[in-house]
Amino acid sequence: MDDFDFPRVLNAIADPIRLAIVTQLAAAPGDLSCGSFILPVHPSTATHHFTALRQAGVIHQFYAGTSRMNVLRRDDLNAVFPGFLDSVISAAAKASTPAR
Amino acid sequence: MDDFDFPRVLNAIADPIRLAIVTQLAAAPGDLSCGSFILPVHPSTATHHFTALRQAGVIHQFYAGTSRMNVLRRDDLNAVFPGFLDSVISAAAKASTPAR
DNA sequence: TCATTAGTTTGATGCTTATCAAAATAGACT
DNA sequence: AGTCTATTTTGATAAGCATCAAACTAATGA
Repeated sequence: MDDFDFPRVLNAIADPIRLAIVTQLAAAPGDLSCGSFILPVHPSTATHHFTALRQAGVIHQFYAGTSRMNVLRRDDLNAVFPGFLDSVISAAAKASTPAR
Repeated sequence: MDDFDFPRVLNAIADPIRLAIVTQLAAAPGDLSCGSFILPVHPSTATHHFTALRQAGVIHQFYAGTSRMNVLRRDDLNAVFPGFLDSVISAAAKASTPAR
């Protein structure tokens, strides 16, 4: 079902906006709605990035009323690519490129 | 001097050809000349990919006679992004996308 | 029911980038 | 000098992708 394609995962998080989504999601205590992210792009562009992350398997999305919630798939990613997500999160925290 | 830009590093290794370069370099006992890589692209395209990796700081290149040698910058990357390169190499070994 | 809030879809646009072919460079060897 | 090997440079082409605006959908709440 979810056979992760590693280059695709890399490509997903390589975009500064999408990396910002991942880091904000990683730093948040719980799930986040699309609108609660701090992103310097138009909402329709944000939708595009959320879709890219979801299709790569990095996040999971579900509706809660009118809001669309986003979940980081930590466990799944850790199972398939051990240590990868953690190193990305800490690396992104260090070299903080403020998403363009 | 080398202040690594993490999204740029991600972008560099996100390309299947360039990921293949990194994995072949990681698997090799020593350095490799450009021509000794197994890549499904034209040499001039390969040059383009080597340049991208070098500019991102992933590899170092130097001339040895008529050959251009390539070195994976393991230590530098590990110092700045601990655990990242290792997780990438093992992830790439698992989800072997055969470089298109 | 109407308005509001949240997000998506659909074009359209412009930029980046991967690719190849052909010509150019440059060292090594004869 | 001349040839071979190895790689780069230069165009040129085509595809992908990030972006925004405007219109659409859908749930909430007055």
